[in-house]
Amino acid sequence: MSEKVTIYDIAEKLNITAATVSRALNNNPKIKEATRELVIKTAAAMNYKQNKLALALKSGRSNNIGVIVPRIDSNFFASVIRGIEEELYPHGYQVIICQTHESIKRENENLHTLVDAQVDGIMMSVTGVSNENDSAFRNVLEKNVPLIFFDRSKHIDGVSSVTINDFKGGYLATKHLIDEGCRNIAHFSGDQSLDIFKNRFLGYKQALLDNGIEFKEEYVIYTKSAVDAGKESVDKLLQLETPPDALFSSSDFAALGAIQELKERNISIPNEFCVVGFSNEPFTKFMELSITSVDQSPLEMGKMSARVFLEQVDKTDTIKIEKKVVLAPELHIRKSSAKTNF
Amino acid sequence: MSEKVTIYDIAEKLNITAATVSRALNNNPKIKEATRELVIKTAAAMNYKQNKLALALKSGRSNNIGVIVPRIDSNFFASVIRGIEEELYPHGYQVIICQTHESIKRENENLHTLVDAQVDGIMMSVTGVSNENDSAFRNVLEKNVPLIFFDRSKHIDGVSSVTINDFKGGYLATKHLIDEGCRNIAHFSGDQSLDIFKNRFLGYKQALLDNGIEFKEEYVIYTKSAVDAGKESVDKLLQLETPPDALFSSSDFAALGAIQELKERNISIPNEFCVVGFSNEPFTKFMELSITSVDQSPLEMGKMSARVFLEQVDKTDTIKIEKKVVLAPELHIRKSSAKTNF
DNA sequence: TAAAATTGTGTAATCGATTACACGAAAGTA
DNA sequence: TACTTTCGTGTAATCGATTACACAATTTTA
Repeated sequence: MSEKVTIYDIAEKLNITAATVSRALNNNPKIKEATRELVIKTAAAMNYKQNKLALALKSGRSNNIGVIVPRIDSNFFASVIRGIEEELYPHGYQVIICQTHESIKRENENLHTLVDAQVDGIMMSVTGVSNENDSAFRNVLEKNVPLIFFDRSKHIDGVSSVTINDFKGGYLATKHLIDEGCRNIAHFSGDQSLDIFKNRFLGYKQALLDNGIEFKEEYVIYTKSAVDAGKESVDKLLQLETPPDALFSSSDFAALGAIQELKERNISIPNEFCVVGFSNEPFTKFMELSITSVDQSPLEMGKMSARVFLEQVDKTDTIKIEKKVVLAPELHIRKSSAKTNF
Repeated sequence: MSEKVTIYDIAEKLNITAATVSRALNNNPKIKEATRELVIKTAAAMNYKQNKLALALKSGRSNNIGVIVPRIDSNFFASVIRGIEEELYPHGYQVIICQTHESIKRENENLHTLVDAQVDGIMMSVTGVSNENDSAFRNVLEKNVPLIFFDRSKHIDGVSSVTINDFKGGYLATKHLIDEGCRNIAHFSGDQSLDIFKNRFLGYKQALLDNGIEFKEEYVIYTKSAVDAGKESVDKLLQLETPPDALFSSSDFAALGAIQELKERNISIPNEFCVVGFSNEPFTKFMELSITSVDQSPLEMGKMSARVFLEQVDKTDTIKIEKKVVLAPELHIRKSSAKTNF
């Protein structure tokens, strides 16, 4: 059992004080070169390790940052976290993970827990935007903990965010379907109180407008991001008087469900019906009938969030920089929508 | 800006000492009921929050646990982490994520960093098993930090692990292929210095033996867990004098690569060639030609690891319990290998 | 009624590191 | 020689909470 070695132990051994040891180890220029070398050598010999908790208490900085996501086992969020971790690793920050499971109560708990644990910053993708109970967010801001939203963000003054241009993503996807000759294009949306779904929808609508295609309310269906939900929703669409000939889904999973259902009904994809998803989940590429999807560059999003945090954390508390980074979405055209080029 | 409230502030306001405040807040039975209530009420009114860093320094426990994985953006590891987080959440532990990117140097760094950060435990899936430089592991054990391996483990005395029965997984997969009528069964393996790959291989071999099928060295190929590697490896197999009619791959990704290559060569699956993968990645189920795979119940594995940790952390330091939990693998039979039942 | 036990709080050390301030010794300046 | 700097290190407070020990006040016991 190796007993823990402190600077006091080193001090005692060398007949000097802990203050000198501390200064020597921190390369304080006031320390004599000979003393510094001696201390450093002795510290190494005694296998000294700085107690990070003591340092954290003294400095008020824990060198931990918190990340809050709805769930970690989705490729998108896992990739963002990967990006954050990789960017922050060289700076000595550790990444603490929290999941909300889409529960606002849980989100608030997580925010409080992270603030209480004195993390040096919080990066999150919000679960909901209900403005009723913002006290958890206010608490974060009052404590001056840098907060950065990625992907799903909230409108809060002074808070930075890293998102993609969802409007453009929706526009690109829809324009592509129009270019493929589709004229009755349906849309699976999500909770439109979240910007990401609202903007994808608006991009979809604008693309229709710009190309002289009438927008039809009944072509928009609010769907969960799940395979079964996609099946049910496409079912509804096919019962319409004029069933659509294409679908732009805000979720890859719902798009997959739609495709499965269409196949069961022997509707040929992409000839009779084109499908575009969103997120570029790995499986969209792997399918035999690969699925066209909008990529959100999650790795880059994570790295960018980390960089925004690093910029923010160095500044004095008084200066608040609000940075809104918007990444460009990229349409990956695959078999589910490419009538011609594939 | 809310200044931070400490127990000293509360004490001052009430004209008592910080010690009394601390005791009142901790429900120490020696405190008068009236005092306790007053303190608790005042603490709430002043918006007091316990400083976790001070507590951590005093107690030596950070309430953080570290998780080390090769990478986080694979469904398997992300699911394990999800399980760990969910199980530990009610106990107030936070989960710190580290990635090794399959680098032993990085693995050692992560171990040191976590120990220095005074995590209360470490759960990990090892990256390599080279015994040359075990100092990082010895450091963990010397500091009495509970260590738990999941999935990929190392043989270290006194260290618990949660794995699946990979031998049985390999056996089940191979037996299934035999039952489907395959007689020339190839195997994609990984780095056999890792138990998981060794045992899957041994299960494969035993199944052949038990069913009177000759084991052929040239049917075993060491392949990376990647789509391209799978393509290349199946290419090699097809050049053999007696090409195989089935494949048990230790990796779903390699299995997918193999399937893509076989299709390009117009080899019909499962009629002419059956394929079984390992890990039950989401895409195996989503494919039109769904892929048979061995499930490792990662969520359960994570939860179980967390439970083993919780058992361990309560015990006194002197008693070391070594617990080896082995979960049962489950074969999910799908189109890539089911000649009959599908 | 005196001694003993109990109750409730205060005092002060502790966890380990950092750092403002003080101060003696050495060096530089006039 | 006397005075000012500079250098290097020690002293002690600090970060915020916990807790062994001490002790006065109160209650119980004989």
